[in-house]
Amino acid sequence: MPRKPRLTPAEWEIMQAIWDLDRDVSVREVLEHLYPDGEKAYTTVQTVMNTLERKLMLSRRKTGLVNFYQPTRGRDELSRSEMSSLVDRVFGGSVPALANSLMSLDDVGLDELAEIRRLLARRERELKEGES
Amino acid sequence: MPRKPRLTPAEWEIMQAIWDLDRDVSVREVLEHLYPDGEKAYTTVQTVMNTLERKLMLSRRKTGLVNFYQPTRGRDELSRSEMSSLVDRVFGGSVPALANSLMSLDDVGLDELAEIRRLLARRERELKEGES
DNA sequence: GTAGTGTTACTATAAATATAGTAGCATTAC
DNA sequence: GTAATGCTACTATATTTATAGTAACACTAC
Repeated sequence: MPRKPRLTPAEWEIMQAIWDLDRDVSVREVLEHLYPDGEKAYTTVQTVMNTLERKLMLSRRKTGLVNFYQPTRGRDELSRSEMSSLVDRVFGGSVPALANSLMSLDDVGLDELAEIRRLLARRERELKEGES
Repeated sequence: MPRKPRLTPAEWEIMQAIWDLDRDVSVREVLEHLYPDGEKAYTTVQTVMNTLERKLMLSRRKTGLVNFYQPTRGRDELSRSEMSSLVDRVFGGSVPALANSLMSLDDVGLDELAEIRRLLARRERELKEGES
């Protein structure tokens, strides 16, 4: 049973920081990367990171006095699972319906569409390869 | 200040049912449509629907004894706002990044990609029209 | 060797979520 | 006209989220 816990917005923010930093990090490092002007308290970040450990999104290793955390899953994996859940919850499981809604967002212009077209072509090639 | 409250999964489920039914509905109607085998209690549905009213997602009108609810926003509008929030939270605001992740979901095959290609072309035409 | 500084572990609290129970009225069915 | 039924309004409770405080301990600088 590999549980699939949902991450909250606060938790996502921390995970993003940790992936960005791309190394084992302490609470302090995440705090300074993310809230350099003290927007959140040290212990707030600490609590969230420990929650993430409980949810098995981070693992922890103590070196000297200090805990260093490292992600147990990649950004891609979690992003995809977040999206799956959106597809189900909001679009009745239809990926094209989501894509359509995505492309009709106000701030999506021709440039973004061109980029999507490129990615689409690439993905199509990939699938056709694999199928042969 | 048009607030933008997030909907919880339970709330989405109810909203979906109400859009599906596509008419003013009572608590009972939603309950029977969604949980014909009593998976949830009547009062649970009632509570969620009243929360949705508080969040201004539904409006209510009493006819005789019974409350009838009607959505104040369309499915498309809410879907888009849910997606915007995903783009920001998970993909750092990049729509193509989300699209890419979407298209690499395991259950997205060539058929879905073809459908997305169609929608993409349509959207491109729309934008080019408007721009001239 | 004591005063600060940084870190952890633990605790706290307000708000939101998910789920449901209860009391009290109308209406209906005799 | 009373018994059952159905609805609403209100209340309840356990869990999670978001945010942070406190106590205790090690290390560092004199």
